[in-house]
Amino acid sequence: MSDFRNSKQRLKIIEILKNTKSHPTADWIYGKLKNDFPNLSLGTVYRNLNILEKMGLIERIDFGKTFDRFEIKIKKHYHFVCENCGSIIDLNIPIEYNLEEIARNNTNNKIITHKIQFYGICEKCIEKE
Amino acid sequence: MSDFRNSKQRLKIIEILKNTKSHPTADWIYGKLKNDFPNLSLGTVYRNLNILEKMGLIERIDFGKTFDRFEIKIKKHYHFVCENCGSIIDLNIPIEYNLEEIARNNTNNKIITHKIQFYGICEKCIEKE
DNA sequence: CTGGATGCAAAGGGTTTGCACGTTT
DNA sequence: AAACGTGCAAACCCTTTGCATCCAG
Repeated sequence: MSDFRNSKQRLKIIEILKNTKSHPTADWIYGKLKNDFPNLSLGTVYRNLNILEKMGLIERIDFGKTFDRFEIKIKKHYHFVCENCGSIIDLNIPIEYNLEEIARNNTNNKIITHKIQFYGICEKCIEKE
Repeated sequence: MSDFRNSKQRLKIIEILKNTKSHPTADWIYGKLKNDFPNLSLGTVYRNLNILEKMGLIERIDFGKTFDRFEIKIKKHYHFVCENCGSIIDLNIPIEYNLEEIARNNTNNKIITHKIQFYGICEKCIEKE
């Protein structure tokens, strides 16, 4: 197993992810980083996102959309996905660990964790109508 | 809005999806169809899968994997995903509509539906260890 | 006959990767 | 010095699409 060094690019990616709620794509992060690293390549962003995921610092969100999105791993939470504009919003409701119990009683597969997504129309899109 | 005609290929795709629990990829379906339609093209499979989704007959499952998977839409249910082999298994536990109520009380976004995935190691992979 | 469906192949588009060079330790 | 990280560009790979032809209604 290789260990990781610090790189300015990587640290900046972490900083960006810590300071946004927007669950950005690799390309969006790339755009932000361009200011600090004019020669930055998209490949580096992707490589670092994969590394950060392996390090357990960030989480990949990849349901239902064309590109992956990323977020800093802080506290477990569920997501709301707007079916109109595609934006992803963190929800602040309690984690239902009892669901895992229910599932365990129903299957012989070993259940480790779970995710929930809620779908609908976000506040902003409702206003626009 | 356009309406759809019947095509032998499309009917066969439905039949295949009705008779498998495996949440197949487009390519897997393509392989199955090849027997009946030697000249079949992958593009046709993709086109039909998109049409069937629009018709509301099938559902696209696209969390966390490189290719999309599909299943016949029957009864709403949750999925279990094996983090080792990637297989997807239907779970037979009750749908927790009260979760949507809880979420509604927490956000101004309009919540229409929700999905849950459980992650872990499937029975088969446990046996292999 | 009309417009959707197909096959074929090329194009898309997000992500990964090989290579030579630059940096961290 | 050794090994990881970066930039660049090409390669990947799943999916979509244009076009001429076919076929269902």
